[in-house]
Amino acid sequence: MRDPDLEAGPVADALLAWYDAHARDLPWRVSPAERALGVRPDPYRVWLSEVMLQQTTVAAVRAYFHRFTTLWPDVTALAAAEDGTVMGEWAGLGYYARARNLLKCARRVVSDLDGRFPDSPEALRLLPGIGPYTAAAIAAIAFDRPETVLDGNVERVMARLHDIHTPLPGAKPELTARAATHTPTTRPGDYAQAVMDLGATICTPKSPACGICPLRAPCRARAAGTAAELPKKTPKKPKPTRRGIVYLARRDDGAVLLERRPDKGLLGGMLGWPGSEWGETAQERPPFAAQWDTLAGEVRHTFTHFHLILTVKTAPLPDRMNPETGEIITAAGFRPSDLPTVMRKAYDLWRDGVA
DNA sequence: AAACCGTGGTC
DNA sequence: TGACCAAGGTT
Repeated sequence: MRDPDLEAGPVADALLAWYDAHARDLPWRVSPAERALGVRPDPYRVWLSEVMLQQTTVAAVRAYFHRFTTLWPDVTALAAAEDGTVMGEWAGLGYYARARNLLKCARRVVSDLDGRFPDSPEALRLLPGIGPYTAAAIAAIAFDRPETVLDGNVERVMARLHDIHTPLPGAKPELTARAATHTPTTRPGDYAQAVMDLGATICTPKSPACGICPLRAPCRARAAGTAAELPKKTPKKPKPTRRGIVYLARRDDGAVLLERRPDKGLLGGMLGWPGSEWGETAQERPPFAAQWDTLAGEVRHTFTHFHLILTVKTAPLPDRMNPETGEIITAAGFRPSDLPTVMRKAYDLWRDGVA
């Protein structure tokens, strides 16, 4: 840490100057120009965007952020929403524990904190769904506190800036220390967003645009020619393939049989079609006795840690029945967009077969 | 600490 | 076309 080019000042200064000219225009963001005029971001919108952005691309988040802030403009409104409504609005975005924790967090902020988000990372960290990264990000971006954020972008930028070849996740402590060295005490919120913007637009995972990078002068990996191969990562385990069956029962009036999945585990809290367990081989488990037709084709879907091949079976839903599993949703109450993607794929396979 | 937890875009 | 990747958190 003796190299003057790598001390806090030069790197932060270069990044902030670049950010003033090239900051992305994002719906939850206060632009550097507005910030200079004293405009402060709404902590609710910062928190909501940060949770949505966990392991998720900006492109995917935009529409969801707009829907959520339109339906629920502040944390009090969100805290008062029904669980099923929020889960339905989150459908398709993935990592559904985020949505469950989002609601828990909103309700705790309203009931315990008078509707105001804390400004310290320590206090933020105590709330559901807020880990080390998100706590630092909210403190820095919403409250302009000099906290160091470490996300995938910052890891990549720091690994390259300092030419660190230690593989992730082991390199995290080292990268955190490096990142902290550069965090400025002035404009820390803009700085945090600047590093992440750099990682998202210039210092990208593949073929980084080193030629136009504001950090090209001090960057050690660029000098060494190793930028494109950093950061190193420990290889991932191969994904096994599992199989299962889902049962789509529909009445002539359009009502369907769905079930609310338990809060714990995969797709927890979401609606889904009744079906078998997912394992080596699919076991029949129809929700009621009937002549089940097997649809041509199958649903293929990949989750975080396994591939899934789903067989889709259909039958008419009897007019009067009290199913032991699931609940009958009327045509008016059924929105395919409430379904997680794998379940919507099964619905689409059936609908395409009918059309 | 390692496993679990979604999805869509990209090359 | 399949593996990698994205503003990670929880258990």
